[in-house]
Amino acid sequence: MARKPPTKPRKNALQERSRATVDALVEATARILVREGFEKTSTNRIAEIAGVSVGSLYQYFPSKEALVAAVIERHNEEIMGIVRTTLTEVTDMPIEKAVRRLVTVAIEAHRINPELHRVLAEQIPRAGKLDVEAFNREVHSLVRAYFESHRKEMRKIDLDVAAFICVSAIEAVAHNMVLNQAEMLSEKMVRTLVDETTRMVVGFLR
Amino acid sequence: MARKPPTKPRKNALQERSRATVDALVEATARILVREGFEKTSTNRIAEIAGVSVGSLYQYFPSKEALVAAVIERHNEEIMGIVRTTLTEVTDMPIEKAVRRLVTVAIEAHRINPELHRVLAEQIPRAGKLDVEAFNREVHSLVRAYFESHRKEMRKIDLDVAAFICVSAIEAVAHNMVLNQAEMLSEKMVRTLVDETTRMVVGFLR
DNA sequence: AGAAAAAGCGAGTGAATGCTCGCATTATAG
DNA sequence: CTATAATGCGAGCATTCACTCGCTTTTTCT
Repeated sequence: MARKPPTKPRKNALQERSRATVDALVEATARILVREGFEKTSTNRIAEIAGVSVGSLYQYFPSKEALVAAVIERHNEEIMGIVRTTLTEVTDMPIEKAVRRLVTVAIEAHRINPELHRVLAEQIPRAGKLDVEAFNREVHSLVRAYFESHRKEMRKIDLDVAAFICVSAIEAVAHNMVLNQAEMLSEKMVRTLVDETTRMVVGFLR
Repeated sequence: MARKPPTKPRKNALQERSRATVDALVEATARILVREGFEKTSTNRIAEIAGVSVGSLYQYFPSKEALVAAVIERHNEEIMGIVRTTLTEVTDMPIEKAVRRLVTVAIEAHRINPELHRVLAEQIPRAGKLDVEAFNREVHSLVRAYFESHRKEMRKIDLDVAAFICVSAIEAVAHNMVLNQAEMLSEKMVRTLVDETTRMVVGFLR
């Protein structure tokens, strides 16, 4: 039984114990990012918090960036899941209902882990650039697809332009709302903003 | 003539030559930020590019952050100048005209130095947080003031909410447009986006 | 001209940190 | 039970980098 040579220097390979290690590392990274910020997030500290040694860390993640990227991907995936689901549920709803739902969901998504979201948005240098672009592209195309099948309810307008403007606007409102909690936060305020944003977008599309 | 003791260890004091040094340092910082990114921007490198020694650098800037903050402030000031001017010019225009002008200006402002803007938006960790907040607050209050004096043209709506949503939306469209140049860039496209964004915002306010 | 202050210099220091490497421990297979 | 692979360890290496300090050069003032 020709055993493969002991070639297994890096990365993958999960046999139960290691899976837990990987999880602990990603979780620890997220926690430190939130609690201490990107600058103070060192690999040694991540390993320490994860209850794992630096050596083990580097067995699964080739670099510090890889860890941060994993955190970003996890967070993006969480949000994309919600967005995908919502856009499916909404397929047969009229524009008004659908937009209201989307605005609500956008805010909910931003509220999943506001602290992490803030750190990822404000403090992370380059990493995950590709992820973010892919993310945007997918949202854009999902929204565009919805528009396509609801053209009758809409005025004549280029669907890409419409999707671009709507996604930008909704995302920005949700984003700024969550990040400027200081002055905004009551339930009533949230409802008002959902109403008004919906009104703006719907008015724009009709 | 009791000369002050040689106390002048740090910071200010400009006598022509030093002003040039300070300028060169800020300029070099901006250039390196754009060309190499935040990670690779070191004080030694900044001094080198500015044609100045590290020692001199620290005579005027107490830290690396101070330099980056200076770059941010310079850039923000440039944009705020435009925004302030525009909002003054626009005071007596009807909503439609005024919004169109503001959208146009928002895009122009983002186009002043797109690369720098991108780096500041995407790669800078904490710095200038205060600046950015002050910036937002000022824009918000200027727009709100405009709304106040044009209430008659508008439907009944909380002016803070209106300002928040409009500013977020316009800024987001301009920002995303400039940063996703890849697929967007023709003059015609820009005009379309200005038209549509204007339409959305005006429709929302009436 | 001379003195003093301002500006400038840049090798060097100390601390932080990403990552490696040789070895120890645990799981799996025959 | 024993050999082999998989996983885990953590002291320490190498590097980077913000920042200091003692000194020189330039400018200003009288």
